[in-house]
Amino acid sequence: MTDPEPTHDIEAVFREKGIPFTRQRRLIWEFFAGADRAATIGEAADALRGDGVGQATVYRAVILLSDLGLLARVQDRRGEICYTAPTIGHSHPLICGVCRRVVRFDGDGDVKELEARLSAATGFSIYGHHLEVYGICPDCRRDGGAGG
Amino acid sequence: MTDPEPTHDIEAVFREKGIPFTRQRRLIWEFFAGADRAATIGEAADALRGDGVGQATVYRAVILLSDLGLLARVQDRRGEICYTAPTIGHSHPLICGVCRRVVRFDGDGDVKELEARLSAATGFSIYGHHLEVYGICPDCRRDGGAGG
DNA sequence: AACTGGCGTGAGAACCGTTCTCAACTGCTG
DNA sequence: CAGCAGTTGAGAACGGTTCTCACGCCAGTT
Repeated sequence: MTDPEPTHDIEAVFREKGIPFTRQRRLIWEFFAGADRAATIGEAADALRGDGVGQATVYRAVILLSDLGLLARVQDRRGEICYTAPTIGHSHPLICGVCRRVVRFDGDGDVKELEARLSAATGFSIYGHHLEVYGICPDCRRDGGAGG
Repeated sequence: MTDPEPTHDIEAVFREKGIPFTRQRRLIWEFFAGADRAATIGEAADALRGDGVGQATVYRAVILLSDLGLLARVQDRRGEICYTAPTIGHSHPLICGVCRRVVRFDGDGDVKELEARLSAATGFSIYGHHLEVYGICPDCRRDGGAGG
């Protein structure tokens, strides 16, 4: 939608795996990558209906993109499941609970150390983690915080 | 199911708020508190059907308990939504992705510092976070790790 | 250029988890 | 015991997700 740059990397990921990067998949990816906030699958389907992208296709593509690590699942304040495109590499979302704007940050240094301690203490072999931080962004705070 | 002790604290929480701690709510609470692993609402409903607890009641009670901070929502490896009773105070779950056993830990020191940095950097007013760590517990590793 | 096979897609039905509705019930208070 | 407010259970309704299957697109072949 806005920035065509990241799309090229994505195409390479698909090509590497031998998965076709179809028109629909491109549109779906661009919807999430071009948004500055997390969006639900329903929102993506609504937005792309006019482009001739079916609902089932959106579901399938989101699963595919998630599997490839190209979309991350997050929750808004009401617990609704949304998706957002991570920047390259591992990062965590700071989500505005009101407007769902997402700012990504790298908090892995903090978590890796914690994971090592946990692994030693519990004997679990740790394979991942999920960290989201919730806040209200400056814009929403200015607007009263309760607005959409 | 196992430890009757924590139930007393819960009753106090309900009484403080003037919310009736009914037989059904007690059973539902005991189901989650007595389990050493996270369970879905459906599992709770199945388990308590024989005790004459309706499905709708389980849903309502889980929402109530979550609102009171007495149940925490987590996800297993397949992304399924489960609930688990936190220990007193704020803690985070280390979840076995295979059997859903939950070990709770206090990782707030690590996160609080991160939150302060984020707040300063982004201008967000931070109201919460969600941290889950995923691993395979020693038992499941011994059993092959892929089972369950 | 036409044919063929394989995969992705779209429409709509099916499925299933969650919520809603409403009458019956329970536990209080007087 | 009567009256009241809040809770509950059964089943219907709802809505999001998945499934089914015929169709279309593309690449490779003739």
